[in-house]
Amino acid sequence: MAIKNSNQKAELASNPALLLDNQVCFALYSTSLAMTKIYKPLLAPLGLTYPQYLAMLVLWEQDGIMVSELGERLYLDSGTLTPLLKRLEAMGLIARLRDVADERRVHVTLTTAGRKLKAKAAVIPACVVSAAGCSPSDLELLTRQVQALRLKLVG
Amino acid sequence: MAIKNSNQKAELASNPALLLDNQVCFALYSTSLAMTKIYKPLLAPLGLTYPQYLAMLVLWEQDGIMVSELGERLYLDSGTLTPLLKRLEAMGLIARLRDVADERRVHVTLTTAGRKLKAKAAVIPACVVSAAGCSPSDLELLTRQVQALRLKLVG
DNA sequence: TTTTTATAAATTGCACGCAATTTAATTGCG
DNA sequence: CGCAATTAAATTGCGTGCAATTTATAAAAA
Repeated sequence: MAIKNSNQKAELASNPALLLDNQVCFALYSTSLAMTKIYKPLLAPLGLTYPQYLAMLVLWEQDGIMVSELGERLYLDSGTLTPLLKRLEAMGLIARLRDVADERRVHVTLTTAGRKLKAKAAVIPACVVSAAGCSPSDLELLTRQVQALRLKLVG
Repeated sequence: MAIKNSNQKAELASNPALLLDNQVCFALYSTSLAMTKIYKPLLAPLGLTYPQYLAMLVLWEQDGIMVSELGERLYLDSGTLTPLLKRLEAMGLIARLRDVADERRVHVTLTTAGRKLKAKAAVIPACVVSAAGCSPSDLELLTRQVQALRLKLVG
């Protein structure tokens, strides 16, 4: 057992890059999942999942955009968005309307209920900052750094 | 249209915290997904998905651990891990063995093929660092910062 | 104009994540 | 010992993500 342990440690030292805790990607992955868990009780009163909330955030910024534009903002494709938007539609928060000039396109528009939901969502960001337990400026700096990494990855 | 735009902008200015690009969580979420896409072609030769690769990373560090320990390392529960481990077992990379002293527990052990796969994985971290397009020290700093955030969220 | 090509969204199929429940085994308490 | 309480995995069900394909429409080329 002592021998086995020392062998394992020697092996690790030979390639620290393969250690779980040295990987940016796992840090991002596990922290993103942890964040989603923070959001769950905050979003429950609104009846939204986290990806649904993201779609609503975009629509609160830009109502009436097409599915493809929404996908560009969220880095998601129609395979993910179509069923998600159908659920938001079933909840009465959005409408999906074919473009009259080009029937391949679908415009996503907020309903009155969808627009009203923004007020209930307004408190959420502050709750998240509080849960993160660090200063807003530190958080913003981290946000920009992570966005910069994303930019390098997606081009 | 001009009026509608200016209304929208006034509304945004009133609550910048709800803007998608001001949210740490979306930065983490979208960057984590982008990272997974970088891994996909790198992991394809090994026949692994990204979460399966994470499980293998842990096992290459600590062979023979229980499902619950693996879950603690990866922040995942048995609902996620059980089917994932069954797939790794079906691929012949691991074995799942009930503890003789406590039959509720399941030990996850690498097969010879599972142990050999580590050599093929050894090149992956360098490829990812290269794709991230920034210095290893910057990347490590970011990793530590994101880990610190995770600690505040789960810890 | 007809055919081909391109595009937008939807569909299909698979692998996660995770809440909630179930199953099976162990521990603790009287 | 007997039985409730606890624990570890597994199971079930739902909502993503995403590759690959399909459908429907529009644009371009012959």
